[in-house]
Amino acid sequence: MDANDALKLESQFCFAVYSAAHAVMRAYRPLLEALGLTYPQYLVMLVLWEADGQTVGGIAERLMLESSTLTPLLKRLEAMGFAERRRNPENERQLIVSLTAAGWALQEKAMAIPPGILACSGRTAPELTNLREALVEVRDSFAAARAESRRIGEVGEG
Amino acid sequence: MDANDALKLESQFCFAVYSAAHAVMRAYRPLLEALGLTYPQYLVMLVLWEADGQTVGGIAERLMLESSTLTPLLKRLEAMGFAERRRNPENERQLIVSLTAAGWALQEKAMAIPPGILACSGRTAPELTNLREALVEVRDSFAAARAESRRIGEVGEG
DNA sequence: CGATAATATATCGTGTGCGATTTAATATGT
DNA sequence: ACATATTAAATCGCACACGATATATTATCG
Repeated sequence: MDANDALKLESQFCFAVYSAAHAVMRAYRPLLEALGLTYPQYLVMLVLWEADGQTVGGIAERLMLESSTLTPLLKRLEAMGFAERRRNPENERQLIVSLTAAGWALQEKAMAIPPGILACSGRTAPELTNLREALVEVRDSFAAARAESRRIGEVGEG
Repeated sequence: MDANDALKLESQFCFAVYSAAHAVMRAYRPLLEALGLTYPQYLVMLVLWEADGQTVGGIAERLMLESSTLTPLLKRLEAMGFAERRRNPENERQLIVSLTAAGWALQEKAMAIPPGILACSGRTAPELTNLREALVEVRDSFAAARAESRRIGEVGEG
């Protein structure tokens, strides 16, 4: 990579990730319309279908999102009747998010989504698996670099 | 991939892309603070540094974004003094976006960003190039599938 | 030439996302 | 026990991001 080309859009790994994320979310939109969910809402449902009754912090860690993102999103899921939010009696700081019957019923419909997405990708499942594993490694490097720089105190409250 | 596992978060390619995009943007934030730009604003600057004086539509196509996203963003770049917006005299429907002297001056500072990002990635440049190329191919498959389904008229104004 | 279609951008409403801060509850240290 | 620190969510302000629609301009067709 020539230093002169480093600022070229097409040479940038990060733009590839950024634009791929948008392309993927646009592919989900028509499929998720049948469930009445947005993509981030669908991700929360995936997390809850795997393990119901998690705290906001647990969901946030799993999805790598902040409470400031999840709080309004979870309120919408509750308003739609797919989830319930109640304080943990053991620890009143925590909020336990649980699926309703309607939330569980949605899982059936969601079964149709992964095959639809696979079709849009134009790739085989093993190809996507390989790419996913490589991507997760780089993602975790970025996350670790950020955590380290925050630990050192380059940013933050000090 | 077992059908039972298709709805598992960790098995999903799309969540890897989604979460990687967030991790990447979080890595840019401290670096871009020195320039006073957000990541999407930085992308627009990259496009204009490569070719100044593009239309909104041209920038949108390059970044795969909608005019409804770019219009307010470009107004902010103009308000910050990095870009100018003027109608094309040849075609008054079009808006030409041009860099100011301050916008060009920013390119110098931006030179420090790609090396900083490379360091956060924990990968070599060739490794990122390989991953980028694979990712762009999948992204374009998703985009093509969407364009095709819209052409057929599965969605849209019909 | 004039009605109609197509094009380019802007506007509006909704839903993420995040950093910074606030509020409330629990843990810790003396 | 009680002041202090830590933790967990929520709130606030700002900036994307998109679909749907509106507006203005240009192109097209009869």
